[in-house]
Amino acid sequence: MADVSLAILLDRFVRRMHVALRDKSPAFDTEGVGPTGGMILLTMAELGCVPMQDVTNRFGRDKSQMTRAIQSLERKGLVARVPSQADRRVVFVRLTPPGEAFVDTLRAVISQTIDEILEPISPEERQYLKNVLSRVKI
Amino acid sequence: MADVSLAILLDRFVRRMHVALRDKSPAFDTEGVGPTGGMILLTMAELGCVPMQDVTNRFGRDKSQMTRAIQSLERKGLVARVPSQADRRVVFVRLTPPGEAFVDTLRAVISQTIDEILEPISPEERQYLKNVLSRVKI
DNA sequence: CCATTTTAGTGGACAATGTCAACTAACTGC
DNA sequence: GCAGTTAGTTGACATTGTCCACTAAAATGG
Repeated sequence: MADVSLAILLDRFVRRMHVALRDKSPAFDTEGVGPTGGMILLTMAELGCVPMQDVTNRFGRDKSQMTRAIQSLERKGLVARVPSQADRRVVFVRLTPPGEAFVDTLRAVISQTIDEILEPISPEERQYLKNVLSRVKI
Repeated sequence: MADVSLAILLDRFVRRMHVALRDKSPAFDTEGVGPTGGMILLTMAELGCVPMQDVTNRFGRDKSQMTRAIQSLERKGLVARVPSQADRRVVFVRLTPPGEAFVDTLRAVISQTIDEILEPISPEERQYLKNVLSRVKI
């Protein structure tokens, strides 16, 4: 039987990230995308130009939430919506150049924050951590 | 520089936990404590009878949120508030016997859920995961 | 002592996020 | 065609998070 403390540890880790990034946000979140917007932008950078549903699935949130988040990011000029020719129900979404630039700074800030939090963890262990988590069921 | 994908992986993991537990909640959350209430109860079980602030710090949320969450759990009879004699600003909180019982079932459900999600991860790796995360900065 | 500052907890107001259900338009299979 | 399904949108609402002001009590420091 798995140990429940893992859930608490993960919650605390994510929470620490959240707080640390919020504290730093005035310095980098010039567009006011917030935590959710930031995670969506990162996810989109991973996926490239894909149907909205792919982003929704990867992100693991409700599709209605995604609709509104994308609309907000579109108003900020960070993402673009491209209707699919093949299936006119589908809307592809992709980062705009400003969106790409924003993701770059976001990556830098998050990397630094992770470094701070993982300071007691050796590089080998970090790699191990990443490998293990990436094998978790989708 | 740390890899940003770790943040995404952790977010997905926690999200998966959240969704899985929500799906199962009708079967076990007889008191309607919700995800936050559940995490607080688990945290309290870890800490024992401690000042509210200790729970707040460990949980990493705003103290006002904790006040209201504890009040809700108290109304459900799962926790008790004990004013400190030594410092009358301080309120100790602890699980009641029903609270302990609830935590037991909660632990069982979460353990099983973690097992499901971590199915591709070997027991040794899980232990390793726990060890690494427990060394992360407070 | 006594005034000042700090701390623990509470409460109000509001913002952000999450959830659910209904709806439109468009595709799929028969 | 027609029934069923799917992608996305929208509305309404619940939960959670944030900020600030406030009370009471404790610590601080002349």
